[in-house]
Amino acid sequence: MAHAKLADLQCPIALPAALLGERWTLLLLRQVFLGTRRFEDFQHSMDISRSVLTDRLAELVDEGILRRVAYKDVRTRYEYRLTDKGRDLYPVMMALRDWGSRWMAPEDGASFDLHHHDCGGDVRAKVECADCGAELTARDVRVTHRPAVRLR
Amino acid sequence: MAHAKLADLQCPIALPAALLGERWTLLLLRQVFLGTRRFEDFQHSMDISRSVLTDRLAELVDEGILRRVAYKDVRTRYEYRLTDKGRDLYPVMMALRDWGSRWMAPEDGASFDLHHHDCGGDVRAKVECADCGAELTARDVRVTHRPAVRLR
DNA sequence: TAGCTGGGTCTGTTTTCCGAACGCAAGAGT
DNA sequence: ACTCTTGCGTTCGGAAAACAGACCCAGCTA
Repeated sequence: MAHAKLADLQCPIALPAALLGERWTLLLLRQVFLGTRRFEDFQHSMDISRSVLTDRLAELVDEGILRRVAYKDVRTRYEYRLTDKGRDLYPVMMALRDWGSRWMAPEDGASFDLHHHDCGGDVRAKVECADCGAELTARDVRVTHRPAVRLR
Repeated sequence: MAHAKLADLQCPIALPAALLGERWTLLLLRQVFLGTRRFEDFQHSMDISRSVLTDRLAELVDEGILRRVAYKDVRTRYEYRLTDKGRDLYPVMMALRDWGSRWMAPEDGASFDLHHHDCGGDVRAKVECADCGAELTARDVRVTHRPAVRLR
């Protein structure tokens, strides 16, 4: 994983944060969500070094976020596709995109648009209350710590 | 920023991904959202090296995500607080948390609960259509590339 | 038979991260 | 008057990643 034990913290934010907070991992996932699947394509679209790419792909595979699927080119090769677990990262990517558009909009305006397939509407990430449905910000939320069940 | 030019890609996902995808940055933000504000507290709660912590804090400050606010202890010190831009990362953190709870739940059950301050309901991140309000997954979304306005 | 292709691996160099030690300024304790 | 403590850094040499680029392999195609 990394030099240190980023993820010793048993916490549902810290665990994914340690995984996704590795250099290239988020970028790699962005590519995946945009449809990239093959080694060569990742390498060109991101200009990442081959050895690191090999590493990151392997990591995502054994985290169960990507899976290798055989395909036949000239001989058998593998492509990398999202598992359910991986696909479920969609809200994270969308939240990232919303924030990026609002606060770090690329200077040259290059981007892509996302629309609801059915109605054509814009796509956005939001935080809401599962009960009353209200849209929430950090200020509307109360945090309660739930102590660990001692295991060791 | 990093060895390479992760963020050459002018893209509203790639830009934030390059920033947040640095070691410790996401963890640091998690702490901030949980209320940590001071150097010493970050250092202990995350077990990060002091030099890297200094770095990351400075980076977040000049990205405009955190700001230094003076306080008086024994002499004047600074704490690190979220700006509006920073606070607006809340959906990203919540999306991360949702995913973490679902797919990487800590073994010992340690965690924290989040509830809507007003009604006590659970908090969740979701992706929806801004027009029709439907909840969306990657499959419901169409991607359209919008080419760059040539600048150079 | 030589060359191309996709997907890696290997190697030596550059960056970054690390822990530990040090600096420093103003109280507080003695 | 002195040492101690606190909070927040900075500075070091060594360890771990990331880097670019060369190399490899197998089966096709020219």
